[in-house]
Amino acid sequence: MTATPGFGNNLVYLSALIQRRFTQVCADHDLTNAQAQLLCLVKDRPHGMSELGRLLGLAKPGMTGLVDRTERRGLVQRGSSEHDRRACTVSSTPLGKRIGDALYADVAARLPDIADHLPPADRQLLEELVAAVIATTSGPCRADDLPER
Amino acid sequence: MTATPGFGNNLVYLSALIQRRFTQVCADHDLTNAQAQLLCLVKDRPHGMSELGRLLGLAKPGMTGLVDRTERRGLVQRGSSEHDRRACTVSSTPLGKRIGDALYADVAARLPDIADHLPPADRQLLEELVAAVIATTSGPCRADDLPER
DNA sequence: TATTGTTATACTCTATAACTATA
DNA sequence: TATAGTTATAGAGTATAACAATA
Repeated sequence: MTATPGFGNNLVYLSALIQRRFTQVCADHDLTNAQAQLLCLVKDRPHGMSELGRLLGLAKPGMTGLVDRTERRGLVQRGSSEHDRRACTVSSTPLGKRIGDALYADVAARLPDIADHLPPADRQLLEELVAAVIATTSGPCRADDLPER
Repeated sequence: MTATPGFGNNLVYLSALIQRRFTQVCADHDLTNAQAQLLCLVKDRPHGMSELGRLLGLAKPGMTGLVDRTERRGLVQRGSSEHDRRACTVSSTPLGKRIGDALYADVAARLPDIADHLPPADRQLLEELVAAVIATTSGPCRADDLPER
């Protein structure tokens, strides 16, 4: 039971606000949301395709397409795995690393805008609570892995 | 300046969590995210196309396509405006109203899951802060309307 | 046999440009 | 001329099914 009426729907609304702001920041770096999130994941170290699919909530064909498009733009590259010749890793190119770092910094600078109208104390609380929700929630995963109703 | 390091990127991460949970709830009602949001807007009263585009952050051709697809499924219908023969209104069909109401209730019931791991007092605070952010933020709008960097 | 990733296919979503009809 | 909405076109994202190569 939730005390605040409409909390669930408020979350969806809040998510739309964040998403729209994020899309705008991505566009300023000439990135789509999906390519931006991929880049942020691989900019510091390579990841396997399956791992990325799990983190991004994408099935295998979705990952293939996303990496295809991002690789075509010269931002990431596929490499072969050490121990499994079926697998491949995705890492950032120098250009991708630069753009990924710039995007990450810009997100940190501009996304907090959405809480600008809160009093400082409330905003501080919100920052802590958001961090707590993220910390206590198992990371993004396939929709299939989330609990049923 | 933000006190909590990574607040901006935490917001993007939180948004992804919410979005994924919402997509799952929509899918259980056989709706896409965009169709679900359209339905929730028109289920109680008709809206004009331009107004919907502004609320959903969609340009005119995007609205035409979304309403086309949703109308094809029998969930909404176009009507003609009283005073302007260029304009049209979008309202829900009885089926669309039923599905929209059910979706809305299900979102209210299931989205709060993401805060389940918070202590009750923190969760209550989060509910209030989310409501405050939404209340103080001008509603969803075209990305063009958001402040530049 | 099971798993990794790709290909094929289809549909939704979103953007821009050009257009029609009305104001 | 300006506005409401549509059509045309294109690319991105996401899903399922079938497949190839490797484990």
